Amino acid sequence: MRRDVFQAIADPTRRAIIGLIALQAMTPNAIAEHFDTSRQAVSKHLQILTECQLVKQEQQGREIYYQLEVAKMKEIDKWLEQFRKIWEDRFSELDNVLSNLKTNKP
Amino acid sequence: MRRDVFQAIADPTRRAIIGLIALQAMTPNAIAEHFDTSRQAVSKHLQILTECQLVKQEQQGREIYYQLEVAKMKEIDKWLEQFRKIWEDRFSELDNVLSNLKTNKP
DNA sequence: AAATAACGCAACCGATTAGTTGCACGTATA
DNA sequence: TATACGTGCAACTAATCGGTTGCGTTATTT
Repeated sequence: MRRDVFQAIADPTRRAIIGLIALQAMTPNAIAEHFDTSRQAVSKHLQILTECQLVKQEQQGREIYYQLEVAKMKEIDKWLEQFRKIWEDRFSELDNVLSNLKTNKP
Repeated sequence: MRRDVFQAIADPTRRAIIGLIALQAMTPNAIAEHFDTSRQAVSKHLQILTECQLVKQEQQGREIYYQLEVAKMKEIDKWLEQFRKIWEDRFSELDNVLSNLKTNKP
């Protein structure tokens, strides 16, 4: 199965997990407590997130801590880049229109 | 069906369509020519993109031009915001480490 | 007016998804 | 050493996805 970052963040539960572990690493059990779903389901989500390297594991005894690989999130940011230019252009156009209206005032 | 922006951009074909119509509006037929898939399939993608307001239509005779609603893309950007803070912090931390190494050089 | 073009919509289909339950395996604890 | 805990993995299931084909509608062309 080919996984990419965009498919990974498509699921709302997965986005919630990402938000949870963004600041501090957590175990699957701890994560599952935040949702009304089984630990196994969370485990599956973590597996998918791992497959596209959005998450890294760190074993600590019998517990496994999962942490967000923040750098990987930049991939989404990178894709957005092209559109950011466009929407900034749109707004600067608007700015121009507005300032023209201003300066052309009698 | 509840659609959200994240599910919309999960599909690679859909991302390609978004990229195509970002700069200029296009008809379903014109879009379909860029992919090896049927017009109807493209039409379905456009429907999904419309459902979550990532795209707007403009009828012109018997043709319908689809254009990207760039502003809606900001929703993704907005979600990324929280993580952008984190990854910038990570990098400024790294910067600190590096500059400390520098200044502590004999 | 008849033929053609551009399109949306519905029905169908195989593949994938997110979830469940049940188990096996290593690690801590008594 | 026996028991409980934390976890991953496999099998199963209902729902959804992305695609196709066929058809109806509206607008242009001849």
